[in-house]
Amino acid sequence: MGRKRIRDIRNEELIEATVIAVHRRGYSVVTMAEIAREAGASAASINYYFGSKEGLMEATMRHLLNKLKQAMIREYATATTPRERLYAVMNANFDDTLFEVAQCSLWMQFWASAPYSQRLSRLHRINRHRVRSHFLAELRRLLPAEGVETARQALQCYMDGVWLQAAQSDGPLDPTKARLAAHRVVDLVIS
Amino acid sequence: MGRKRIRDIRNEELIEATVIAVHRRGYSVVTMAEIAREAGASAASINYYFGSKEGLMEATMRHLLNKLKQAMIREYATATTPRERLYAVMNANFDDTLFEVAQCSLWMQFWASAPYSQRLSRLHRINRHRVRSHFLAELRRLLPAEGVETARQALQCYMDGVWLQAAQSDGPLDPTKARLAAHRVVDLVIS
DNA sequence: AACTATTTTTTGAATGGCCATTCAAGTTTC
DNA sequence: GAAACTTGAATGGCCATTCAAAAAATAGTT
Repeated sequence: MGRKRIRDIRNEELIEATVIAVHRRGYSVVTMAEIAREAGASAASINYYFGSKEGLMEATMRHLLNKLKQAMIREYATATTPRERLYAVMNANFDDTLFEVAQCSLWMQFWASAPYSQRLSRLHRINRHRVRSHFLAELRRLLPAEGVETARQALQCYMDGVWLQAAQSDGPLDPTKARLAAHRVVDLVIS
Repeated sequence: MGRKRIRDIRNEELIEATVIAVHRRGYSVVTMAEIAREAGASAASINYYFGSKEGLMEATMRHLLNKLKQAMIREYATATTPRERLYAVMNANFDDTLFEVAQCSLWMQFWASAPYSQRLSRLHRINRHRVRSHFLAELRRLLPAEGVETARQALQCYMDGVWLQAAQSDGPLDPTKARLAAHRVVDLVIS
């Protein structure tokens, strides 16, 4: 128990450090030593906890995906109509806990390297599929069958595109504004 | 004259090889030796022509941006109305010469690493700005002032998002279909 | 055409540095 | 005292880049 707790604390610290270090230096060039320094630990201890650099990256990805899942649950709890549930998907993706430069940056780096890592691409596929299902379920209730796929693609691509741009931003992001803009896009698409 | 020609031929061969090799192995792990083998040359000769790995990557990026520029010119030549010019932007981005998996993949890798390289981020900024201007110019003629920015963001993010998804695809892409879908999104946004 | 000089191109091998991972030996926690 | 945790230093491999020397193309000369 006490033992478990220490492990969890370290895990979280190291993952936080990974987000920061990868954002600062780039996924492809960041070193274990840099991440370790950011966390106030040693490179060796990261391997003790995560087995390898790839293991750390996978854990970090899981951490972000989990945040997204939590946000989804929160948002869906109060959404009742199809339109509200579309808003909910957007709200979750642009949640205050997720929509910040360092995390968007990391997300994009993962995207870029997912095709070259079994472990990452699996996570990536699962997540994409879940978002897709959510969109489809609501859109089917709002649009004629032949318009559903176009609308879904428009929304999902928009979402991805916003993350992509956010990752390039040099100032801090405004999640509230992002959510509002996303609502307007939803309205546009289902009007 | 003759001298120039050889250099250009090599440049093109090496850039083609770079696209293929980076797509196959990933930007962060591909080695000079792999690119060289793909081109039937040696790693040393790449340095002879491009100075460094980063130089090669920049040249490859320039090559893609140039393709995009050519496509834009081609498409704009026949577009007369604002709506047609919006179509033209989309057509250029999803042109047959550009919209294929290996190139989308490369594009995304550049996106991800642009923030960490002066030379790449400069190219990236210029390109993004150009696309932005094109969209704005046409949208201002079609929409009330307060709707322009939302529409522009929706279109530009959509475009980025499609590229992003295309890069993950395992089958070949269908540029014609992509252009049609993009037209529908344009229609949706300016309706 | 033939031959040479000059420039351009190509490459194998060496260089030097970097970095993930391992490990043995400590330190802390229970 | 045992198990969990931590780390400095060593290991081993990899890779971009350089360099010197060869090969190929080109120009110049007769």
